[in-house]
Amino acid sequence: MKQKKYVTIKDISKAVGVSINTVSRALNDKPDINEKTKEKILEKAKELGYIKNSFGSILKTQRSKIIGVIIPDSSNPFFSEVFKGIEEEARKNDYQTMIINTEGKYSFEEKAISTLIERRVDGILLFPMQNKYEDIEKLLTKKYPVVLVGRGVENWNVDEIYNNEIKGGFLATEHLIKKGCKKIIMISAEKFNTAGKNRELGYLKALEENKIEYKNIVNINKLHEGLYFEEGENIVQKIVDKEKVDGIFCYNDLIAYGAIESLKKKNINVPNDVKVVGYDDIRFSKIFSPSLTTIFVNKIKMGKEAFNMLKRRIENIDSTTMQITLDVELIERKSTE
Amino acid sequence: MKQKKYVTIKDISKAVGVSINTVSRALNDKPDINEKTKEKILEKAKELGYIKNSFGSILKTQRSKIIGVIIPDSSNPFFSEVFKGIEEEARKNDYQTMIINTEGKYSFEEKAISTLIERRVDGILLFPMQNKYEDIEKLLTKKYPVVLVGRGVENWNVDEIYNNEIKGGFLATEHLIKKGCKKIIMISAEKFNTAGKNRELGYLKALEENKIEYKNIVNINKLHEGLYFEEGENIVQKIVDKEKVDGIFCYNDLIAYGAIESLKKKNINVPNDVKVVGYDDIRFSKIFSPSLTTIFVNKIKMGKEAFNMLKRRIENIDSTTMQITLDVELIERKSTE
DNA sequence: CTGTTAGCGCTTTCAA
DNA sequence: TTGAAAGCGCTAACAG
Repeated sequence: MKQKKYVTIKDISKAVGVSINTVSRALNDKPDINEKTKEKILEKAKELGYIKNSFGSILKTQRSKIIGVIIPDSSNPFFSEVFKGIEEEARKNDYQTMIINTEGKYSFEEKAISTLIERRVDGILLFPMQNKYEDIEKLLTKKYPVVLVGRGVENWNVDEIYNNEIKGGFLATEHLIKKGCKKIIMISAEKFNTAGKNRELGYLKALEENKIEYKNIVNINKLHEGLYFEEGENIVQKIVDKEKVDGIFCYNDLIAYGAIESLKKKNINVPNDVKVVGYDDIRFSKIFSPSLTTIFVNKIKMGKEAFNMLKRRIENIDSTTMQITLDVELIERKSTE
Repeated sequence: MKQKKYVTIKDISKAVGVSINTVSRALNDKPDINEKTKEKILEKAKELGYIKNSFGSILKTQRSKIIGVIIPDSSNPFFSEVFKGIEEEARKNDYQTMIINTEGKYSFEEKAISTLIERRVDGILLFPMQNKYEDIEKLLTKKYPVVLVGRGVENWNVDEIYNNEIKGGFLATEHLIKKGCKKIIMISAEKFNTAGKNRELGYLKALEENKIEYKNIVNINKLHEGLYFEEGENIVQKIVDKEKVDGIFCYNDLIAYGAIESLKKKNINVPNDVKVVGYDDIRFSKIFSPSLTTIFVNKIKMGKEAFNMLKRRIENIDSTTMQITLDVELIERKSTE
């Protein structure tokens, strides 16, 4: 026995003895229909176990009610929480999500876009790579609904949502200064990453306002997603011997974990000898030991807002673009006590 | 200006001056076609910026090349890693995934299934809830391709993939015994969870083989996904004062973190006073402090295998069902040193 | 090697 | 209030 064939509206129409579009009207709750026939149809539909084939209607209506999500690494806790927000809000709005991991590779991002267009998703939420973005440019010239999440592209007329990175960088650095740090280094993202760049600006601003001369930004250079921890560990291992730093501000919490791990191995005490601040406030930072001072970013909200921006764009492709900046907050914990 | 309309094979056929199915043949790399015309068509397609509309072909071929993934909480590190394995393997095989979170609620699981069928996914990977499973039963009687992941249903004729839970429970408990523990409690999953039940069997078996009388299994009773940590904390807080335990085996790493947190608050030293073992070996367990002894489960592999099982089932709905058991391994770390 | 035709399941005119 | 018919974009069977 093979998988049972699906019941179609045609089957229902035959069974009830009406035309297929009467069935369609009943099923879609349209006004122009007799209550009695409608009831009969609905009943029969249930009896036969009818489940609508969305592809039929998609083909006709040209709306798939699917959005694509292109993300570097869905197992990274930051992304996975943002995604959760996206999925939750999408589900509420009867959209489904199709997620594709890029592993941080541009070629995967490019491929993901064309795959999703082939699937005729109504729009795309993209966490861009940023070392290249011709693919995004192409999307925009075709007027494809797209929202960039997390990292912006300068001077583009596109919907974007990100956190107040400058403020985040500033808060983190200022906090370290207040705690008495004099030599603060920052372990930032890859050079091309605008989120990283803005956090750097915040870092520099805080130093300047507090008249601290020493500044030192080290950019990570990871080859793959999922190696933040290792990068943090490596960089700190190399740098701490040369420079007698007393504060470290990290691009994200995972890097901070690595940094702290490295300090532990060298028997440098956190927070007594060196204080460390992370960024993102992922779930584990409060149970990390020492618990990590970090910049709180509302990841669930970010996901939800991102979805809603995309929905708005889908519904009106010509509405003016908007850039949403979410507020951030300093969370003080033991790593800077 | 509205979003540009998509180019169709009809447009290409007009532009080149051939019939639409010649175009189709060229695009699909079919044999019966002249090389030259094919070239011309491909060229024109590129020039016009043609991107196939998969819905057209899906409607025709009745194969969506989409699989559904129903998961309790995609932001839980265990699930998010398994999902990563799924997505990776799916992508390799030109499948896309549609993920739906159930938040551990049966009604959401039910809804997810019907949503996915409406989307005519070719099959479903389901991480079942298990307090109820009429929904799954229905899927099976309809011969819908489905693979249960992580948790089994007893005595059903269905594809399943899970870890060797009995062995895991045994290894964890045996390890604690070897380390000198005499009073070992187990914090297990909800009562209906078969994975939990099997880990309990392993726990009991190890106790018995080592002639240890004391046994104590506490089942968690969490209301929502994402509260494992808090549950672990609560349970240990309540129990440790009454019972002088010296070993704790937890259903998963998150519970173990909570347990350890609770012990820390009571100034009970891990591992000196109480030794703790987790389960799953999520990413953070090696950087947790103290680093967590746990049962390693190959999550990426689990995801990949799960996908391949489903693919096999999709391609041959009548092949005999299989149950795959993945091996597990004890990872010794500081929490039991 | 290529074109004609039918049809996947649905929605949407338009007419009755 | 209902039905007939067309068509969304694609593939496949068949004929030429």
